[in-house]
Amino acid sequence: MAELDTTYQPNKVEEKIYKMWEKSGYFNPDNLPNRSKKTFTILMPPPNANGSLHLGHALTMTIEDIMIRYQRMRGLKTLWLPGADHAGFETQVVFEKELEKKGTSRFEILKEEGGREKLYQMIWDFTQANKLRMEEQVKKLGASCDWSREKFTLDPSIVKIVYQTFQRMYEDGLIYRDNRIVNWCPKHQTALSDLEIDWQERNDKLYYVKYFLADDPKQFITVATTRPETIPGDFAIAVHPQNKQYKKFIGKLVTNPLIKNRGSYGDNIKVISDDLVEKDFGTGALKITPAHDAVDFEIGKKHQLPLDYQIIGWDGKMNDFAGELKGLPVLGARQKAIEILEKAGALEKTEDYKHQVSTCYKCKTTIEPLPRAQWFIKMTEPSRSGKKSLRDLAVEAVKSKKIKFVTKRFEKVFYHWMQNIKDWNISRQIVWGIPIPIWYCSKCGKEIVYIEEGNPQKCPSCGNTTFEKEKDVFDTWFSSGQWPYATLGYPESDDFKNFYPTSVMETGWDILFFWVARMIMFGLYTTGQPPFEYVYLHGLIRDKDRQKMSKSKNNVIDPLGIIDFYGSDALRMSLIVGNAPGNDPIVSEDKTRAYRNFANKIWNASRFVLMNVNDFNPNTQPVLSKEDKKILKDFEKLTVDMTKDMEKFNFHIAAEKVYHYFWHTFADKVIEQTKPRLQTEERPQAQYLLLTLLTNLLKLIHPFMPFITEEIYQMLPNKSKDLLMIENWPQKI
RNA sequence: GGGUAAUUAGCUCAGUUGGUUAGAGCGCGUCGUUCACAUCGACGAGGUCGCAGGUUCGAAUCCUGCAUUACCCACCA
Repeated sequence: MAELDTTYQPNKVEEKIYKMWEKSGYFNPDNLPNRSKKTFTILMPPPNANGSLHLGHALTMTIEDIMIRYQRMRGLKTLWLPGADHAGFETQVVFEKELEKKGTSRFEILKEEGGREKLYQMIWDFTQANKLRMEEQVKKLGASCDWSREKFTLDPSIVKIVYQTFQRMYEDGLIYRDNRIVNWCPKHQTALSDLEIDWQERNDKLYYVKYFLADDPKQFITVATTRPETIPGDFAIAVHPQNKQYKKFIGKLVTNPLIKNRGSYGDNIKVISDDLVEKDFGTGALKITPAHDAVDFEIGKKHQLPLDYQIIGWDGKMNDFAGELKGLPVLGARQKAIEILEKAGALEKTEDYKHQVSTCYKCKTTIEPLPRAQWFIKMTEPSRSGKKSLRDLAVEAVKSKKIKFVTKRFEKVFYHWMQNIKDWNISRQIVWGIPIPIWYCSKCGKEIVYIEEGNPQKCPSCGNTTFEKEKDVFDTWFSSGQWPYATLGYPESDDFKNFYPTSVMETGWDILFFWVARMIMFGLYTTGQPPFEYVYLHGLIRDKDRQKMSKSKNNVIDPLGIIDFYGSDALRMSLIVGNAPGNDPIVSEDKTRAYRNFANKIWNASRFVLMNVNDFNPNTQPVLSKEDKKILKDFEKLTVDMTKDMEKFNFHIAAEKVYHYFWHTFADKVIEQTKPRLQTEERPQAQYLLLTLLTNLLKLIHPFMPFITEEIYQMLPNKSKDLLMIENWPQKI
């Protein structure tokens, strides 16, 4: 045996070992020898191809690799399918920041000839470079995933399936286009889904504005508003039908205090009654600005008010219809509006007011609710073909335990969200994404779903042959929501037949609604089966101040830096031990150092064993003493315990147990007791004991610390497989 | 307004269905270098398990209430 370093040096080992694994082909389930028919499948949550991996990814990779390696050793046909996500809006935001640094913006590029295509290509190149780097990072973490099946959300095979789903849902009446108030980010100039807005508390003012009766300017009705700048877009004052105070005003006209000459829209506005108005808030009277508030839009629709009178532009500035406020940004317009109202004697009073304001979850710009035609998916209505609503399909699958949450509490969170779910806006006004496969007939305006190459030939409605393509792209979750069956090649491929439904969906709890819930709905709708059996949601890694790691907070820790210094195995262990599923762990370098020390302990204990078994014949089985048998019996108990923990997804407990056993039983006691015996005629017994325990400990530790265990396994005189990776998980010795 | 959790050693956290002296890492104290490992070993200090009740032979663990904290959801302008 060659001389071994007295300290373990992961840098010398990890890359070599990973290459060895890759070369073996065993990451691919088709190459695994002696498999049971049972499969175990995990789809790697595809990292966003817009940066590099952070510790959260490292946690994901570690947990999933533990499951995959464990099940592989249990003899299952294991598939771990890697991928990457184009991550539409998120990536565009990151890329726009890059452009900003260069002193330009997406709007500048879009102005150029062919700008849209150019910008798309730029972002494409950006993601491809990121994707390559991320793959290297995933490998450094030791992930035993099947690279031959890797997918990208923009792969033609994926897009094809995404389009087929769109078409199916459209024809089944679940997808529709509608003009309604959407969450508009004026900075990014796209609509966002309800999940992509962030509520922030603001200290604002509540302005009490008088609206005078048109035919009797001595009388007025007072309205409380936080947004006086939207008054030029008012088309009604609404009061609750049971509000006696205002009964006499209902049906009367009041003058708009901020605008004149709205042309055919008219300047006077009507007092109406609607039970959406709260009697006890403010003055009990609500100004109705249909184009700038979702509730107002609803009320406006009911009362046939103009819904399209927009006074704030897509850039967040007051437009030509805003009268004197024209050209001002919203906040400036608010000031100006107050001045005008005050001068006109229409401002009754001003109060301090604390409330929640919706902002863009990326840039924190205040969301401007604006009306726009968008594509939606129905969440709570049955489909035309009679399928239950997407919501009901999903809820029932969880209720009936077809899908089980490993961390029970997220099941409740899931139900709660599902109960309140609304239709999902899937259109985004950005470049980076999968185009919505819709064409509009340029003559009659009919929508045509066309999912083949090129464009439709003839309008089925009017026979016209020219069309305009929908410019919007899909919300990125529309494609990633179909990940389970799309990556497996629904509906024809063998992979789909073999590996769907998958076994475990393991991801962070922060994307329970964004991703997990949507995969459940899509999966059930499209395939009739749940996309996975278990949902395992891990926590979010926090820094010392309990803050979530993010690039904008500049508190991201690069896992590669840690790996270079302490080794991948040490990082993996430090992410697992003491971290109960679903809890948000706080990272600490101390912890990683502790498991680096453990790696070293494994190394040196193994070195001791290897140094003392040169003359041992692994084929003999010496007669063991009572004490020896007891030690083996105790070890067996460990394997049984650990197996139970692994089955229950309690990896943190299993890891701690084997850590404790290795250090404080195997190294501290067994090895120490063996030392004198190695000098006597009991040497073969001692050798047998040491080698047996070490071999089996390596197996138990392998899912957690794959590199060092594989490296040592390769030196064992009694190894029975070419790789530890495909050894059998110990049951009995 | 609704919901989900957390509260255990100086710090960061485990504690699986209630069961003997409540654990880990780091930190701290004393001692120890040839003999696998100083990225180590031996020994040790340190906790009324947030508070108050209850169930039980027995509670960190189950129930009720309270306090504090965190997060999520939500169209009161």
